[in-house]
Amino acid sequence: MTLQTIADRLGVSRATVSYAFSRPDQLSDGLRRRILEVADELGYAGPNPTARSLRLGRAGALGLIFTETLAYAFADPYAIGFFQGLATAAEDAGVGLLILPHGARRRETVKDAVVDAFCVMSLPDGHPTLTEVFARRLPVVVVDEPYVPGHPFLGIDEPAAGAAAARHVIELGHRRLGVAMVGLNYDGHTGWADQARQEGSAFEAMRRRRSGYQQACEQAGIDWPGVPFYELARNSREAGHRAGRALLEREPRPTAILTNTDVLALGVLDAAAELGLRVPADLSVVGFSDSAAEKAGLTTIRQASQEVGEEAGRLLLLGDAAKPERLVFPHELIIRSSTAPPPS
Amino acid sequence: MTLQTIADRLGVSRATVSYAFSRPDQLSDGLRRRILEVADELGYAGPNPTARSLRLGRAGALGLIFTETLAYAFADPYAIGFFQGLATAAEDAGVGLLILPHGARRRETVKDAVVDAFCVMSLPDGHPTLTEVFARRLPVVVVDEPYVPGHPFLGIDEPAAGAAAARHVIELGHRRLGVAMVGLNYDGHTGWADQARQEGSAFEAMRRRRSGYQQACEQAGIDWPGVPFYELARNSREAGHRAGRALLEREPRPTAILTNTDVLALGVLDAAAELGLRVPADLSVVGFSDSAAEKAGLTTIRQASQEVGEEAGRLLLLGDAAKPERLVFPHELIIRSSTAPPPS
DNA sequence: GACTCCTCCTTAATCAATTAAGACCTTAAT
DNA sequence: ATTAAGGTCTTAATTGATTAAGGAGGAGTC
Repeated sequence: MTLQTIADRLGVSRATVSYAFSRPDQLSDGLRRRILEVADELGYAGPNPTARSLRLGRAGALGLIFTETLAYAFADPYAIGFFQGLATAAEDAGVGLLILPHGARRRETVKDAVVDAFCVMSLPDGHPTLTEVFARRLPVVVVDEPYVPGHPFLGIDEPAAGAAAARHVIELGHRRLGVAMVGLNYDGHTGWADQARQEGSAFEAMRRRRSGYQQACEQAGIDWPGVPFYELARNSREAGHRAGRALLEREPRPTAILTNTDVLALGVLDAAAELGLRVPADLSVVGFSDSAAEKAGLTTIRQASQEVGEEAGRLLLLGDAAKPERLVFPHELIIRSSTAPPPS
Repeated sequence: MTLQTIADRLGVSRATVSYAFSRPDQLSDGLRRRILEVADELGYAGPNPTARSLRLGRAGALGLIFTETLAYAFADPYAIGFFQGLATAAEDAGVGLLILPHGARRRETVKDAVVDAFCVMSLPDGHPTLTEVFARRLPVVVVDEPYVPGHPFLGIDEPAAGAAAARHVIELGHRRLGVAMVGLNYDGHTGWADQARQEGSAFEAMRRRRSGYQQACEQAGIDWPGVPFYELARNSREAGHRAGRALLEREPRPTAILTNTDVLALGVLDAAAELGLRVPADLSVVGFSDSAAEKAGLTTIRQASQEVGEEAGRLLLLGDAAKPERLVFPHELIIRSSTAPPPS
């Protein structure tokens, strides 16, 4: 059932039928009505979108590539915020959002994606999917990581944001810090991470965020290698709880814990409560992203996930127009009630 | 830059180049290597996916149509669970998931979506988007609402689930119930809903869920029109809080409140705490979906959102094979610590 | 009457691939 | 030497649309 079917039925040309659907001004009203009538009668579904896409040279969709499986992506409030922003931009432009799986199994999805542009979020350095995305020679923006010179990048100043979090507790007087981070590596490791693991992370944003912690500590004369560092494989409250237990059972007990995500920080709060520690009197906790921090009164670094998403969408929908290469979004230390000077 | 460009460069036919990419066995190794080399050299991005789609007659994507704007959809844990399930199914099949906006502005997105099938979730009765979806004559499954005879439908037995929730508190001895529901209408109304508004809802699933409440009440001899019924326009904890305040400030005060979603129930708990009411000693609260209930110890009706998503994906990827018309998923009353016999 | 100008429709090129069928050239078998 | 079989590549039809350019006919103007 194509345009031709209807054209044949009415004894007109295929072009005429096409005009009936897409350019009413090119046709007499009577004929147009008759064409639409016959189309309806025959159950014609309208011009084939794939064929239109081919002819018009536009797909009407943005491709989105997330870290890991989608299931994990949607467990993270920060990712959801970003996604909402991107969806808003797509909605405004009337284009769809094609969510692409990119597991190990199916490599063809990137190659076969009918999209006008790609948005890539949080891929490890040198991930093969990134190569495939660039091979498509479509507009691409990368969010958070990895930064690829020559391609638009959106994200915050990670070292500065990390340093701001660390400096905050240091300035409150803390000297015994602990760190819990997720998303450094993807070997599923949960436990203490030595310097090599920390610096060898394939995830640029997290690596840089961590380097901000380190820098602030070193500037304050705190021995960084002596700061206990717990690594998590999953971003969940339970994971945070586990890290919290591990860190808080050490001797001497840290008086401040820095975390990588708000969700993790909530888990640390759970662990503190379990051990009978009062926050912030006995322990200070800092989250990250301000995605799930407000209700719990968590001190955190706010980053505007929705705006990043919207801006990413806007840039992609610009087509081939010149794009800024690095768009650094602001971050902000939000001080709530989970941080205070250390116990004396 | 097409297959032809490369063919011309090498003096071979376009077909040969196509085979080099998609059917290596049809070509000598040497020529194939040369072709891929030249393609690489020229920066050819690989066979155009749109053209492939057209020729092969498959889009490699599933279209997903949600209620309202995406921003709201992703604020609802139940919707996210469903989405994860659908994404898993798509991932397994190596197809993408095309999220379609369907605001008032852009009607073309459904018509223009390059997809093999549609999944529609929670649309009000007679929504124009539904007509457009069916006009595409592609496989469609509808989730939750509205049930359209002749098309596959996935969801729970809403009246039974609603009745189970109501019967639970009734059997505990409660006689003074209150109800808070979201998603009945889309006129933005927040406030008391009379019988006409309740029954006139355009959202079939919610209408039927409510009818389950009513039926259980009537069976127990409780005067349904006398049950205070508060309607919300948005599914948020704040909305639930507002409904909770309204319901709990009535005289006589209800001893049990039934809600439409877990998120709403959490808000009711907030309101109860504010008023100094102990749950479950002074007040029983029942949620719905078991999407955000566990942490708060909420009694709720569990429905398997992820499985529904996976099953929806599986059905859609079946192609034109025969599909069951109505797939009713189980629901289960999960009793936690938010319900107990009423105060004596 | 000749000219121009519209309106309405058709012709045909184009978008970028896939693939069955056929042509041509080597080998191998009889 | 002839035939069959295989391997390798080409031909050409096909997928389903869009749209610039052109032609036919009627209306309006001088």
